[in-house]
Amino acid sequence: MTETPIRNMEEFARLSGISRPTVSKFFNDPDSVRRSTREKIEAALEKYDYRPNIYAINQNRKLTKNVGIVVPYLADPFFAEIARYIEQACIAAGYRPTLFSAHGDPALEIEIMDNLRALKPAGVLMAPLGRASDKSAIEAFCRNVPTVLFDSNIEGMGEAFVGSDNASFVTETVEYLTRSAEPPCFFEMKHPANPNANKRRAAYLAMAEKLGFAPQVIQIEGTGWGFEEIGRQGGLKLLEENALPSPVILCSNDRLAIGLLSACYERGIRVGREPECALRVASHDDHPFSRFTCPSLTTAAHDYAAVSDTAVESLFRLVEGGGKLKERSETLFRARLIMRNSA
Amino acid sequence: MTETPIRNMEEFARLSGISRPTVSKFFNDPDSVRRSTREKIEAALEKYDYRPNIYAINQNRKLTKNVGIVVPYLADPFFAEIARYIEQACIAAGYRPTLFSAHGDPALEIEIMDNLRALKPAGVLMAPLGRASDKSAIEAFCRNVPTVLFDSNIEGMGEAFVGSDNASFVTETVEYLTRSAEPPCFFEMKHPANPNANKRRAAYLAMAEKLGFAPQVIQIEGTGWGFEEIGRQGGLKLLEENALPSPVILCSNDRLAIGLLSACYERGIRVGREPECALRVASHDDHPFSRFTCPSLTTAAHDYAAVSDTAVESLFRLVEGGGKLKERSETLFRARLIMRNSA
DNA sequence: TGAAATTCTTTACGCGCGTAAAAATACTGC
DNA sequence: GCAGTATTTTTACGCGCGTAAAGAATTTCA
Repeated sequence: MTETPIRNMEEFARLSGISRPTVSKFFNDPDSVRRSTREKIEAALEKYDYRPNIYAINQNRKLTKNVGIVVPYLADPFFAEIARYIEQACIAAGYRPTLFSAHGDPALEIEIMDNLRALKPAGVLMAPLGRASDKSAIEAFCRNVPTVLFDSNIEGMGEAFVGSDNASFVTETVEYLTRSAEPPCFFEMKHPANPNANKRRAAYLAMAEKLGFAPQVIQIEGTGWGFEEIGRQGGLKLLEENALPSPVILCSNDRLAIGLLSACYERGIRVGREPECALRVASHDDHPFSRFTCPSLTTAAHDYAAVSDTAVESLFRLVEGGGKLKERSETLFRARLIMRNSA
Repeated sequence: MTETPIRNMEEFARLSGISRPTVSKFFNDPDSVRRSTREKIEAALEKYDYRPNIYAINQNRKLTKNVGIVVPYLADPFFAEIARYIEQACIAAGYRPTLFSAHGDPALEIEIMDNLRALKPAGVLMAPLGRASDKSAIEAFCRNVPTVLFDSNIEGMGEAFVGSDNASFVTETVEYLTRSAEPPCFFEMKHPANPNANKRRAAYLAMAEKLGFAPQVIQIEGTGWGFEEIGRQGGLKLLEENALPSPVILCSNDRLAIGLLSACYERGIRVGREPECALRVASHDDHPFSRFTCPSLTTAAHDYAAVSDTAVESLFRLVEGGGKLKERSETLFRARLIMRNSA
């Protein structure tokens, strides 16, 4: 690795003894050149440390190798984790992922799409904010940029959706709670940020019907993405008013449950499976922190890896197919029950 | 907003009735053209929706408007939060931030620096992994790219460092614990990932000397960035062996404390200020989840906003000064004690 | 109103690379 | 050693924009 700063491909080509167009061909696909030339170039690469100018490349290719990853709220470790999986899958496929977070703000989500358009990405993997998203902005974006939605579905938008089967989450937990204790009530936000919440409520109601118990839905106030605080405040209020219809509570998601558990703790109410416990709490998502709550949280887990891998695969099929699929597909992965101590 | 896709600046210039070089000038600084021409261009902008090709721009400018933000571990909401602050500050200053996470992996950190070099950013804000970082790689990087380190300092690298005054964190907590209860022992990882941990230990030892108590440092096993799990395992082991030298525990950071609290809960050991509690636990960082632990965590808070704003300011001063400062500066912000229920 | 100072237009080149076409060269199997 | 094929070289253009220089137009202000 000599300390010779190389200006451009022309210069590098000369130093490696290969013509520039061939070197260009090499960088687009090392296997597209003869073995002997590839080796010459690779030898020069060892020696001189050169990388093609990414801006010149992207300007001239019709399609960049960029992939946008958009999540609604990166301060939620769930999204940080899934973004990590997706990032790795993109890199492995030879693409350059760039991560964006809307930070819970619809205006920022629109701005991200604007910036993304300028990046001319080969494709975008997007978990939209959901209820707060500007649907028409997303629709317009998806018409221009090959997009696969994940985690949170918006009917008809994007070329595909990959996420978790919300119904299966609720089926698992309700079934388990009913079997091991008694039918749960359902604890959720009155105006959930995310459409998954609605599917979960619907699944809860369906399970009540199927198992023959009277459903009890508790809808707490609060807006935004500070779910823990919302769950906590809602929990404190319920406990204060003694308004819990059942000692078994199923939270719509783990972050609400984390807040609820902290409220219970503060009020001195024990949660868990033991006889001396007044409440049982279960939830959905298998949030990275759910194993460290007090008590540890019984929950239904996403298949992070399957969702990420499938979303990325779908995107690359889409990209290689020219950006359009014959038909919008929806892929859902089932939940896995994680039994811990809270229920 | 007519549906006329505009190909390039030439075309847009013609449609707006202004010459291309002037339009170019406008996009570089709207105030550099006469008011009347600016208004013409802005009117055309309303009508035709055009944005200069970012790749062509970056290819031709010596300096891009890109800013890299590198954090060691994005699944830690602390870094997600600070990244959010920094992002906003960059956007406000007219730059284009891009977020990268090393995900706790030194190899990835190096790869990020490689990619960052290709992006030719105006500057980089970097919170290095710390102990695991390849120091020489970072040093080489900092020589080529104007870099401001934040959160985690590496002696002499980057043009400036902005972070928190670790000593003040420990001073605050030790002082408080000693005053309200008794001198704490110090709970940390034997091989901490981050150099801040060493500063905190040193400050603890100094405080012990100053206040005249015998320091007790507990160093638990475990490597990597899964601090909660490490804290939990360490806590379980300590409790099992009854090896706690003091009923007052000061954790090096909140994530360890979260793990420790979960261990205590699991073992039925009450933590808090009330007389019936066997332990008190305090910590440092004011992690976003620390208010939802059971009990809520008494901790010392970073001044997120000050750290982010100052880091960004430093970077822009650096960039505008041509990428070099006369002298490497270190700016530290004091901690603020957050009293909650755990101690 | 006129001259000086601004600002704009015109023209032209360069950035680093993708890519096409034709010619030259290197391999392959027989 | 040959024809036939695969690969490389040579040459050349284009991508969209930054930017420099010279002259034309506009504004400013005495």
